[in-house]
Amino acid sequence: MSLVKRRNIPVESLHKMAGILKTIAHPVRLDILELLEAEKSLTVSDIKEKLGTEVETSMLSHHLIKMKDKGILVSEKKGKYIFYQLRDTHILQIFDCMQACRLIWE
Amino acid sequence: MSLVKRRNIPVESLHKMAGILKTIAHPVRLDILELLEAEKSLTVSDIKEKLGTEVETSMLSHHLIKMKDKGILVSEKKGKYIFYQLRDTHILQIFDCMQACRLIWE
DNA sequence: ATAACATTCCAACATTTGTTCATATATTTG
DNA sequence: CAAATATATGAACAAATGTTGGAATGTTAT
Repeated sequence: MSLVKRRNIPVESLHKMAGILKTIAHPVRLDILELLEAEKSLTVSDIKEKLGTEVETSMLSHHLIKMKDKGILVSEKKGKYIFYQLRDTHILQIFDCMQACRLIWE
Repeated sequence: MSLVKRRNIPVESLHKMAGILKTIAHPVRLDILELLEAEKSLTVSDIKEKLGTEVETSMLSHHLIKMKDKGILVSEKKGKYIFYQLRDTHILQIFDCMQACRLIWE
C-alpha cells in the first residue's frame, strides 16, 4: 500500500497543463522565457539579438505570438515597438524543475 | 537595469529540457506520472485500469515505451508482467509548477 | 509623401507526433 | 502442446507543429 496520496487531477486540468507544456517545449521558447526573467520587457528585435542562437525574425514572431495566445506572455505596443513580457513568472519554476530532474537528461 | 541575473542555460541543455517537456506534454502521460507517484510500481494493465480515461493497451504501451526511451520511466519484467516506475521522482515537481501557474490556464 | 524600420501575416512545405489496428512475442496455465 | 494472458511492434494514416520566405501593415523620421 502506498503512503503517497493521488493528486487526482481532473482530466480537464491535465489537458490544460499538457497544453502549456507543449507550448514551451521548444528550445527557443525556453530561451525566450529565460531572457524575459532577467530583462522583464523586451522588443522582438531585442530578443532576436540576445538569444543564444540565430533565429529569423519571422520565426521569432511566430513563437512569441503562440506563447501570447496560450497566455504565457503578454505584449504591449509602444510606437513602432512591441514589448513582450511574462504574464506569470511562476512559469520560470519550470527551469528549477528541469534542473532538479538532471538525472533524466544527463 | 535588471536585478535578476540570467540563468545562462547552455543551448544544449535547453534542447534536452525541451525534449523532456515534449515527452510529458500529453494528458495521458501526465496522468500516468501522477499514478506512479502514488503507486510506485505498476503493470501496464494496472495502469490501464486506473487511468482517468479509457485508453487502448497498445496506445498505452506506446506512451510508456516513449517515456522509458526518454529516461522518464524504468521498467522491470517479472514473468508475464512488466512493471513500470518513475526513474526520478523530481519530475513530479512539474505538477507543483503547473499548479503555481494556474493563472495562465484558468 | 517617401523611405526605413519593426512586426505580423500568409501560404506552402517538411517534419514530428498521435492514433488505430493487426500482428508478433513471451509467459503462464491447463 | 494448446489456449489464454500480457505486452510490444510496425505499418499506415491523420493531425499538429516547425520552418521558410515573401508580402502586408503600421510607425517614425526625413
